[in-house]
Amino acid sequence: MTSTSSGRPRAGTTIGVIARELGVSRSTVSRAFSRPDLLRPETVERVRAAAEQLGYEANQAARALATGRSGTIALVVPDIANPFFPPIIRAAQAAADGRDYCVMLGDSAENPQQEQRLISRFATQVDGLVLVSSRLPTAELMDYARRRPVVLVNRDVSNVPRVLIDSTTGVGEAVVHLAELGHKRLAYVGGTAGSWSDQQRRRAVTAACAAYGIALTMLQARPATYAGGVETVDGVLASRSSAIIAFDDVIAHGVLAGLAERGVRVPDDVSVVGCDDVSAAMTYPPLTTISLRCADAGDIAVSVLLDLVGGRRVTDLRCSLDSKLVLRATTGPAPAR
Amino acid sequence: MTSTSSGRPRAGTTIGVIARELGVSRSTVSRAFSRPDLLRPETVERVRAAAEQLGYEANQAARALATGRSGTIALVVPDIANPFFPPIIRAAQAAADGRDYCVMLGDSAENPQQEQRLISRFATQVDGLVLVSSRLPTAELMDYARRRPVVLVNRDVSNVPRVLIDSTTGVGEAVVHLAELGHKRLAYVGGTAGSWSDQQRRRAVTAACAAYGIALTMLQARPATYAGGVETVDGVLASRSSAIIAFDDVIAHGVLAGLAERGVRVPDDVSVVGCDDVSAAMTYPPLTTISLRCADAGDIAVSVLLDLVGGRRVTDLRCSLDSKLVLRATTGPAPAR
DNA sequence: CTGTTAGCGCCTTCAT
DNA sequence: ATGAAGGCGCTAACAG
Repeated sequence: MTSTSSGRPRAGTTIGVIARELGVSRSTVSRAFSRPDLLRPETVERVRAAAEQLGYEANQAARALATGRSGTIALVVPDIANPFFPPIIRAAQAAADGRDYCVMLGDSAENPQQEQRLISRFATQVDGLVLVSSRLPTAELMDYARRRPVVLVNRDVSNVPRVLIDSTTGVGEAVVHLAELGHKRLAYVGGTAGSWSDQQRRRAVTAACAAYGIALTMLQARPATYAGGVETVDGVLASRSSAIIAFDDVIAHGVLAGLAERGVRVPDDVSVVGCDDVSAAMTYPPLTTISLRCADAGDIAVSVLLDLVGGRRVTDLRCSLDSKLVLRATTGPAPAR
Repeated sequence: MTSTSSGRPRAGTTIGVIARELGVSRSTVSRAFSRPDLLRPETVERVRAAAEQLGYEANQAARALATGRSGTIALVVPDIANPFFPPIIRAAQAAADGRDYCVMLGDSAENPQQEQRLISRFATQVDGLVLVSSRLPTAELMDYARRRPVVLVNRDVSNVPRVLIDSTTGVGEAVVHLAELGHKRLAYVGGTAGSWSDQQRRRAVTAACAAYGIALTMLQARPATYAGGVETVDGVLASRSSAIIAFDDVIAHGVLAGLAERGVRVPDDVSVVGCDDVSAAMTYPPLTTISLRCADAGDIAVSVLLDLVGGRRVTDLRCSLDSKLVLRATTGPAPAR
C-alpha cells in the first residue's frame, strides 16, 4: 500500500475518461491543468479531485506534440566523473526541477564528435540546451544557438548567452599571496590545452606575474589529469620555481603526489595552489585553492535558458562569476635560496 | 557553415514533406525508419537520402505518443556531488546512449520525499528507471517496480531486479591484510545509517573481525561526509584502535585529516582503509581502499533495464559485483604497544 | 466560462 | 511492397 489516498495510477487514465466521468468536455479537463485561470475555480477543483481519484497523470508526449514544448532541457558536459562538473550538474538539475523541467544528461567523454552527436540527438526533443565547457568549434555553437535556445557555460562566444566561471580575480589573489610570501619564481601547470578556462588562467597568471615581477614558467599537464600532474613535476623542478599554480585541484593533487615522491616538502620547499575548490577541502593536506562558483553557474545557466525558452529575447548575455583565493595548508614562505 | 553536407534541419520537416517530395505515402517514409525490413531496399535508400537532404529529424514526442515508448530512461541518485555516483552515472549514460536511449537525471538530495517526487514525475514519461541507493521504503519500491520497469542499484529488494556493488570480499581482504600487519583493535566508521551499503559493510567487518579475533568498535560518521569523518576521530582514538576502515573514501579522508590535526601519524601510528576507490588514487597520500565496480554497476543496470523495457521477462534478477582491496600508502604494521 | 472542432507527427492495422 | 485511414492524448482557436 502506498501512503497516498488516491488509487494507483491505472494506465490509460486520460482526460477523456475524467471528462466522461464528470460529464464535461475534454477541453475543460485539459484547461483545469494547463490554463486553470480560464475556468471557474469550482470546476477546476472538481476536475482535479476526479483526476486525483482516478490516478490521472498527464501524458507528456501528447502534451509535447500538441504544444511543441517538451518540458525538458539537455545538459551536456565533457566528463561527469571530473569533480568540477557534478556541482554544476546538481545545481542545474535543481534549478530545472524547481521550474518543473526535466533534464537530460549527456557526457561527451571530452570528445567533440560525441558532443556533436549528443547535441543533435537532444536538439530535436528538448526545449533548450546548456553546454558546459563545450569542445565544439565556435561556428558550430553559433549555428546551434541560432536554432534552439542554448546557454554556454565556460565558453565565450559572442551573441550566444553564456555564463563564465571567471578565475581571473582568484588567480590574481593567488599571485599576490605568493608574492607576499617572497616567491620569485612561479610555474603554472595548465590543463586541457585550448580550453576557454585554461586560456583564461594562462592570461591571468601571465598578467599578474608581470605586475609583480615574478618569473613565470608555463607548463602543461598531459593528460590534464592527476597522472598528468604527477608527471609534470620534473618540469616544475627544472624551472627552479618555488611556487606552483595548477589548472585545477585534480592536477594540483597530482603535483602534490609527484613532489612527495621526490621528497620535496609542501609548503616548506614548494607552495602549491589549486583551482576549483571542489575536492580541495576534502583531502589531506588541505589544498590552498581558488574557489569557483560552480553551483551558481549551473543555477544561472538554467534560469537564463528557461527565460529564453519562455520567449524572452536576450541580447548577448554574458554573465561572469568571480572567484577568490581560499587559504589552506599548501602555501608558505619562499625558502631561502 | 557546418561540416555536414545536408541542409540544416529546417524545423517542420516531417515525414509528410518527404513523402510529397518523393511521391510516396507517409507510411512508406515512416517505415523506412522504423521497419525498413518491410520495404524494398532501394526505397529505403531513396527515402533516407531525401530525409538527409531535407534535414529531417524524427519527432520523438510524436513517436512516443504513437508507440507508447519514449526512448528515454530515468536515473535517480541521492547526490551527484558525492564522488561515488558520477562513475555510475557516466557508465549508465554511455550504456543508454549506445542503445539509442536518452537519460533523464534526478538528484534527490538524499531526501526520500524529493526522491518520490522525482520518480513520480519521471514515471509518466520514461520507459524505465534506474534507482541508485534509493532511500525509499521497500514497499514503495516494489509498488513502483510493479508498474514500470525498474532496476535498483545498491538496494536489495526481492522480486525487483537489482545490481549490488558488493563490498564483502573487499572488506574481508582488508581485515585479513590488517590482521597480518598485526592489528588487534579495529574501528569501523560507518556512513549513512541504515543504507544498504552501510549495513552490508557492517556485517562484513563484524564477521571478518570475529573470524580473526580482532576487537571491533562500531562508529558512525555524522553526517556521512568529510566533516563527519573528521569529527569521528576522537571516538576512534578513545577506542584505542590501531586501524580504521571507513565507509567510503570521503569519510576516510576526513578521518585522515582529523588524525593529522591531532598529530597522529598514518600509517605509523594508525592505519586507514577507505572504500569506493573513486577519488582514492587521486589524492595525497594515496589511500589504501576497497575498489568497487561502480562503472560496471551503471552499465549493467541500464542493460538489464533496457532488456526489461524490450519486453524480456526477468525473474528476480540479483546481480552482485565483487570488490577487492587495493593497497596504497595508508596501511602499515601495527605499532608496538 | 465551457463545448466543438481540428490538428500536432508518427505508427499501424487493414487493404491492395 | 506500398497506400489509405484511423488513432495515440493533449491543446488551441473559435464559437457560443
